[in-house]
Amino acid sequence: MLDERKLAVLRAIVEDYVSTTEPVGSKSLVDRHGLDVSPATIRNDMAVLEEQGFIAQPHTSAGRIPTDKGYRLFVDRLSSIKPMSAAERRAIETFLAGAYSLDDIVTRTVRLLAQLTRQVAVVQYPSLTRSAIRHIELVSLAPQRVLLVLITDTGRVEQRTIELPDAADDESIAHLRAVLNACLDGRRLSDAARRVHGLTDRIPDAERANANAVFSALLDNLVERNEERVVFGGAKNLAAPDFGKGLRDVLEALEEQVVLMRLLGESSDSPAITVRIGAETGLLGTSVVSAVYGAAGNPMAKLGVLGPTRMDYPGTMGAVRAVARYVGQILQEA
Amino acid sequence: MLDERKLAVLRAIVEDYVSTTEPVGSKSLVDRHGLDVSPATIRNDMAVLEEQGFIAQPHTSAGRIPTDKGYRLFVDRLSSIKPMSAAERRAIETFLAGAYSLDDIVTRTVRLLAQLTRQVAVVQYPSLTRSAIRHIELVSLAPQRVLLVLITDTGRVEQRTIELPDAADDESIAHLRAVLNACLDGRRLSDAARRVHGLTDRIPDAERANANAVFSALLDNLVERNEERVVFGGAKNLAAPDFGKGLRDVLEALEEQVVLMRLLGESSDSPAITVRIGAETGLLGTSVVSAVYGAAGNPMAKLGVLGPTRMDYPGTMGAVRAVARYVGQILQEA
DNA sequence: ACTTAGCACTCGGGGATTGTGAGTGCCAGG
DNA sequence: CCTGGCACTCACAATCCCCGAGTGCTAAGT
Repeated sequence: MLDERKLAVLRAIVEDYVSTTEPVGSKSLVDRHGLDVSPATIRNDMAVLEEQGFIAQPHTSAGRIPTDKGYRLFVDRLSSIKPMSAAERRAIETFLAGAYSLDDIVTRTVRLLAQLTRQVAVVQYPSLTRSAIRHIELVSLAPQRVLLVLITDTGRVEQRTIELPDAADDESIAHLRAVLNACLDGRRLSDAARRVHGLTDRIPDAERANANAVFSALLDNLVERNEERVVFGGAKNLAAPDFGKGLRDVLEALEEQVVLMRLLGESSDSPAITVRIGAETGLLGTSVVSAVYGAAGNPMAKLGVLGPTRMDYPGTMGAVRAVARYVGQILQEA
Repeated sequence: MLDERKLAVLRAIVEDYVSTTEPVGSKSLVDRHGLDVSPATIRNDMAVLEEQGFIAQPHTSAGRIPTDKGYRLFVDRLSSIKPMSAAERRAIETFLAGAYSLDDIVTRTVRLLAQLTRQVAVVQYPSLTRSAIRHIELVSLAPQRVLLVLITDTGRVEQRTIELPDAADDESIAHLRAVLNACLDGRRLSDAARRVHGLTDRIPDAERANANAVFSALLDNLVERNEERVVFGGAKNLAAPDFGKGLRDVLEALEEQVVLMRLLGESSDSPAITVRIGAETGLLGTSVVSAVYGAAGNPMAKLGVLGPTRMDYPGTMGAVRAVARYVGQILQEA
């Protein structure tokens, strides 16, 4: 029911609208693209497309603009991911290569992505669960307060101060540290979480209360808070006239970790690029292009880009894909 | 040359304009404030104030609005910091009390400040130089790569991966770690930086290249990157119609660490609240209210709030002062 | 010397009006 | 099924006009 030409028309409408920001009419369509038919023909096609809900007119007798459904079709069937140029790939590589800590990698990734796409970039910290514990450090800060530092083989460092129920001397802390490391070193985090429960036995009665405080904090970090951290950047790209009124909503969403997580995609652990358009994101007029990154067959987290529904999907998808790949590489090496 | 009443007029203009966002005229001025004179008199006063550059009219025959110079006078002489209510103080306290790591403290502070002032909050990480090293951890990630973790007594954790020139076995790393801790543990960072230089002697020739790599990375972290990190939040408050066009500039500034640092105030280590208005900030139509926070006599870093020139200075200053105090307390305890 | 009332003047902003042009839908003929 | 032609529809910009808040000035009052 949508023949070849109608699809071409839709594609043309999307492309034109994305680049001009203005409703596109039948005349300019035939002019700008090599369609060998008259405007009137196009108009008929457009009428059909509109009836099917792929395009709409902002007001009677203005040009058409794509609807969410139109963009959806465009992304799914009418366009392909635009690969990065060699120069861009090189730039990505060198920009990320200089990173010297996990924080740094994430920060750079956000900047890079924001710059490449000229939109808001969102990056989730790599999940801990798949990585292994390299070292656990316990440092006494005060008689009843210790700092727990968890180091993983992916170079991630988690820290947390813990209030102890009883005062603890250096010796008991050292002991606890030894027990923890002996038992958990090298374990995958998911393993480790299970093992912690059996650990209480090895602790002398007198120190058990303290130990339990540490254990529960550790578990908390191991299991709970892993995938929570999300970072964004490139907010300046919101200043473009897009969004307009929705801007407040977007800014609000950016500062809510939970919402950000949701935007990156609830499930869909498939390695492909995910595109959520308009209403699908829960944010009016906003689309999200996201991807999973991480070593092959070992997805770690997600990253993506957030922009107006009217965005350059092929280009954005290309950038997201490229960055996801390189970050995955870097993390694997590290 | 500016008698009592003219100052009162200026104060009234600032207050009215801040609350209404609209140019204020002579009539409404006498109405809303208990000025026992006629509008005509006020007009004369306003003419003088305008001549002196404290107020201006957006266009002929509209009300007056304060100029930067007017706000300046208002802040310096016509207003006093508005103390927080007991309820607010309690809220601040409980909100910050739950923090369990330095990162968490900073994050919470930013949120708190943004929420209290309904503006953009900016918080600089506590400076390292005054704190002491509690522990240095060196973890091997790969034959030629180690992770350096620096823990201070303020609970701050700095991490960094280092590429080694030569492969290093566990033993040599352990040795290096021992040397570092023996020599630097408990030292103030500024001390430590100096001591590192003398450390090379204690390292066997064979491992010297590796050791130097670690040393220079350590120095880097110790000296250089300390005061760089600045975090902001509350960007959603920019969505208010203020700023308008300047919004882009502001968003841009927020993402540039260097600029943020500058906004917080180049020098002025005085413990007082600093207010920079309009042009003084380098950002059109933007003011910054900042303060130093940290233990008594031991300033650690700065925090502040960024908002439109037309802001509630007394209230904002009160909030900034209160938050700075509490954060100082928390950090001292921790 | 300062304050006040009165008055003429200014000008931004809102509302109504109009013209224009891009764009449409439809129809009749190829 | 495509096309040219044609009447129709609106958003938007430009123009105009009016209103009223607000001003500055002057002359009179204290």
